Parts: sequence; C-alpha cells; structure tokens
Amino acid sequence: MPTMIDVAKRAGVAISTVSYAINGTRPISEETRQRVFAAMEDLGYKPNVFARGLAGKRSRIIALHFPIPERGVGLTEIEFIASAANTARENGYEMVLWTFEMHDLDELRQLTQQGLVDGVVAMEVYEHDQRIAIWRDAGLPFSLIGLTANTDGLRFVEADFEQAAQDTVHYLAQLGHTHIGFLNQSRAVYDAGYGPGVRTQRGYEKGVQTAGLPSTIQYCQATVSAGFETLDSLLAQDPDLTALITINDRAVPGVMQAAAERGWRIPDDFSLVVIGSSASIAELMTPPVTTVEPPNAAMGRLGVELLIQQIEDQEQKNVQIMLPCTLVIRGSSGPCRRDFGK
Amino acid sequence: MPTMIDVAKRAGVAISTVSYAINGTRPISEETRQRVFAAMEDLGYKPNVFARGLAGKRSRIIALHFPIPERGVGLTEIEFIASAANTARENGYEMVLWTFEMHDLDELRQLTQQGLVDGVVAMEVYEHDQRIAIWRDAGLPFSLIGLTANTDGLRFVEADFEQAAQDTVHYLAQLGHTHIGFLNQSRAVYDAGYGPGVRTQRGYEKGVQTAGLPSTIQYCQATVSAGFETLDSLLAQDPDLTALITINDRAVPGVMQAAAERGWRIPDDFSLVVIGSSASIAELMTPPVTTVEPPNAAMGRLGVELLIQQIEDQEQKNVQIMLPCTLVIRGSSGPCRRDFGK
DNA sequence: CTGTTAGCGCCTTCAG
DNA sequence: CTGAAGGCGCTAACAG
Repeated sequence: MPTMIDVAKRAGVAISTVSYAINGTRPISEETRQRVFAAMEDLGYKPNVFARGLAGKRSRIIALHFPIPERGVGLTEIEFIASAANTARENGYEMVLWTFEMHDLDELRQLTQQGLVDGVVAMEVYEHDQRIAIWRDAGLPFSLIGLTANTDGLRFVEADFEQAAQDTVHYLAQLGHTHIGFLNQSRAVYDAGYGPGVRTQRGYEKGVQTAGLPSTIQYCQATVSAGFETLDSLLAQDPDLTALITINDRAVPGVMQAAAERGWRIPDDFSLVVIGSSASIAELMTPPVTTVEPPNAAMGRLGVELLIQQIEDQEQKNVQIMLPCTLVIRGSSGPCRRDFGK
Repeated sequence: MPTMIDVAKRAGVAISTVSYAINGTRPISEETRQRVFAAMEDLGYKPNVFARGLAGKRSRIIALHFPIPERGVGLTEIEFIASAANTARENGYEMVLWTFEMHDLDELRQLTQQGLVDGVVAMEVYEHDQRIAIWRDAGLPFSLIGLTANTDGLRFVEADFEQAAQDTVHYLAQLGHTHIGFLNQSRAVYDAGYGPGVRTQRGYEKGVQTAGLPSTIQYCQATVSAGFETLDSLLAQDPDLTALITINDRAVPGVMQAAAERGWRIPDDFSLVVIGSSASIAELMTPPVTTVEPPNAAMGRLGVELLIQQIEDQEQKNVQIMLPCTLVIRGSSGPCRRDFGK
C-alpha cells in the first residue's frame, strides 16, 4: 500500500503538497496538482483512514442511529437505510450503523465522544428527543429524520405526515365518507411523543374539523389481534364509521378480519387507508391496501446530504425539509356505499 | 478526552502497561491490572480508534456486505442486520454497512484493500461467489451468511433450507397431499445460483422423490401479478395440485387470488407454505400463512461471532453452521379436502 | 512482570 | 506557492 511519501517522490514534490492537493486546503498550481494526481493514479494510492483520522479532525465516517422500534420494522426502514448508505458512499464517507436503544444515553454519549464519526443521522425522532442535547453539547454535527417539538436551529428532513393525513381525510370525504376514524399506534408510543404518530393524528384532527366531520380516534398495538379488537372500540365510539385511516400497518389485517366478521366487504362497506406504509407491504394484503407512502429513498439521501454539508461547512439553504407523501389508491378504499339500517 | 498517558500517570505505571492491560497481549499482574482499569474508569477513558488503527493491525471495525437484492428486501433481512450490529457492538466492534452491488467488484476490492475493516460478513451468498476470491487474495477474514457450491475452508452460517424443504414436503404429505408443487424465485435468480433458491428446490425434489410423489416446479418473479399468473402454469403441469411450497413470499398474494378465482378456499382446497419468510409478513396475508422461518437473529449473531473469532485468531470449533428452520403453522395449510371431479 | 521508545500515515503550523 | 518538521494516540518491538 503506497503512502503519501511515495506519491510525493513520484510527483517530485513535497509531502505536504500532496496533502494540500488532496484536501484542497490551500491553492496549488494547476501543473503540480496534475502531477500529484497522476502519481496517485499510477500508484493506486488511497489515503489511510486512520492516519487521516488521527492527524486531522475528520474521519469521513458517519453514523446512522436507528434504534429498532418496538412496533417492529417495516420495509420502509430498509429502503431508507439503503439509500442513506449509498449516499454516504457516493460522497466518500463510510456509514456505521448504530442500533442500540434510544434510552441508552450512556452508550450514545460514549460513542459520540469517541470521535469515530464526523456526524450522525438520527432516525426514530421523538418530539422531545434526548439525543439532541448530547450531540449539541459535544459539538457533533447531526441531522434528523423526523422533527421535534421545537425545531429551532435543527436540520431535518421528514415526510409531511400532517399534511398527508389531512389530504387523506379529504380524499375519503370526497368519496362520500362522513364518518372517518383514525387508528394510531399504541398509546405508549403516542405518549412518548413519537413524531409520525403525533403529527398524523394532528393532521387527521385538523382534517375532520375542517370538513365538519366527527373525530374518532383509537390507539392500538402493532399486532393483528390488537387490530381485530380495536375495530369494536372504534365502532363503539362511532357506529356509523365507514372509513378508517391508520399509521399502524401491522394492525390492518386484524381490522380487515373484524370487518369481514361483521359481514362487511372492503371497500364497498368499509374503506381503509394506511399512511406511512409502502407498496411491498400493502400488496400482501387482501385486498391490496390504499396507502400514503413517504418518499423513503429521498429522505435517506437528503438526511445524509444535510449532515455531510454541515460537516463540510458548506452553505446550507434548505436545512428543514418537509417532503410530500404520495397517495397510492389500491383496493381498500372506495365510495361510501353502506346502507344504514335499511 | 483522556489519553493513555493520562491513564498511565493516574495508575502510576508505564503507558505500555496500560496498552497491554487493555489488549491482554501480555500477562499483567492482577494488581496493576486492577489499578489500570480503575484509572480508566475514573477518567472515562476510551481508546482512540484511529490511533489504534494506525499503530496496530486492528481497526476493530467490521463490514457487513449486504448487496440489496433485486427481489426486494424482507423483514428477515432487518432482523438479521440488527442482530449483527448488536453482536458487533457487544464485542467492541463497530460495524459499517456496505450496500453496493454484488457485481461492483472494483468497489469491493478498493474497500477491501483500504484496510478500514478487520473483516467482513457477506450476505446474499451465491453458489459461485466472486467476493470470496477477492477476500482470500487480500488475506481479509470473512464469514458467509449462506453457502457456496464448494465450502472447503469456508466459515459460514446458514439456515438449512434443503432440510426445511424436505420437512415441508413431509408435513404436507402427512396431511394427505399427494400433489405438491414448488414455486421458486425467478429463473434468473435461480440460474445465478442464489443459494436459498437452489437448495430449497433441491430439498423439495428430494422430498417428493422420497415420498414417491410427482415434482412440479415453476419459477416466478417476486410480484403479486407474477404469482397470479404462475398458478395457471403450475396447474398446467399438474392439474391435481393441492398444495404449494414456495420461497417467494411476494408472489403469494397473487397465488391466493388466483386460487380464489377458481373458487378454491385456503386451506380447504389448497394449501400453501412459505419457506424463509417471517411472522410479520405471514400475518399480513389472509389467511395468515404457514411459514418455515429461518432463525435470523441467531444467524446474524453467529455470522459476526464467526468473523470476530477468526480475526482474533481464536480456536474455532464449529465454523460451518447449519441452523434448522421452524415450521409455524398458521391458516394456509391443512388436510387435503378437495374432491376431484366428483 | 514492567518500562522505554520508535514509528504507523497524515495534517498543519511554520519558515522559505 | 512549496518544503521541513512536530505531533495526533497507540502498538509492539526491545530492554531490563
């Protein structure tokens, strides 16, 4: 493995010149720059990560903190991770994956101070996220996938679940539904301030309010059986419910079963829209479920780019990015057809 | 950030003693060892990754190469990745995620030679896997999740799909099925030598042969619509088919639809077992699908452990590990009840 | 069993 | 614009 010294010799320059040529830290005459790069090419030179990390400030390694959520992991997350990893690589960064728990603040602090990474992208952001203080104190650049209650000075990218929920209410109302319910994640997740849960619900509430419709909300564990049971609770609140919006895709088959047991057919008697899920999940269900899909790949990319720009001190224009979700109509939503009491 | 020098001073020993105490490279008296560790604790000392990597041979960073497969990603993979990441961490290693393509051999070679990682765990192993030669040539330790045609001298852990398939044939035969089909991934994936595809099919063939049953095999893209169409092809081959084994979970809803259109009910008229999928997918379908589930978390853990043992030159007893899959009976499989032509 | 010391490869002042 | 030299924190000889 050739070193900088070899490159310097071959190019007939000083070793520091090579360094500057590589990092662009200082102007170099075009001619010598060429020579240096040619030498690097010839020798197949690759800067040594460790030496660089030791001597300089930068490691060119970033972390993706993905505390595996209790609600389980969806394909959404994989798309996201893959896109983040690719983006890092394209920018010449390595990406390490941290999966330890959210509450493991000590672990996080340690890793943060270790200096291994130049920055971190945080997934699974909560309204009051403890990680932020740690990174701020340590002066470590970070970007968020999701947003907190107070977003001052933060850099984030997030799917606009609030808007998505409002749009979904609107979509269902247009189909003639006047009693639209909302099925959230579990109460515990909501109370902990899980962003998508909080904001989707807020959007739903705004949506039904604007449309002058009643609001019916239930929380539910991310399991089929919980979904099965929760339809009863929803109908106890509003017996005339003909449509349901949810961000809890795991519970959906249960809801469908429960609907089937009442003799309802989907979508003729009951419509269902899942926010935040993706095609590969939606198409497994019968009928395939109408979804509002977040732009996962774009989010992964932007999250990493936001971080790298920050690390490299580049100008940042849009540091708070909300991306729209896409409504994909499949077989679980349609016009309101149910007859009441006739 | 305290350094080794600080620790040495505080413990009243030489700096090298600290180093040896940490790495266990050399015997240290219990007493001084205690002192050193106490000092480390007090100061909150953490070894600097870069210095370590520069000076020694080890970086304590490993890579997980996960070339995102064309067939899409399942939850299986996430479980796996999470478990690998955790195991690495528990052993004091960082894990970087490489997601670039299988065919991108240049990229792989570069990263390999860069010396960033002490070793790599390879996912998505094919029968004739090109990566092996690269790592062997570079003298880089690696372990495989999956196996190749020739496993001499390799360290791997894999789910025993061949056995699983045989067992599944047996299970269905016991239920009274005498015409059991097999639905593989796409022909392209099979021809490329994708391990699970090849071995599951082999197991299926052995199974039906042993039981004296006819063999019916089709290849199929990993999409719902492909699944829908392929049931026809299967029935064209064997009109008496009453059960189907598959490793193509994405296609299953299509198969179910096609069965429904024939007026068949599952499992009364047609049984379906998915090998290699996991609960969270199976339960989304209607009815929930009987699966044969690989021990993902265990595989992730073992894959990393195998690698680390190798890196650290520890004794290795079981370096070729086949783990059994678990049959989880859900609603898609049952006794053969269909009447033929009556 | 412990201490001393020369690098590992690169970045970054400094002086030219 | 270029060159020389110190040091980042640690490992691994080499001495004792």
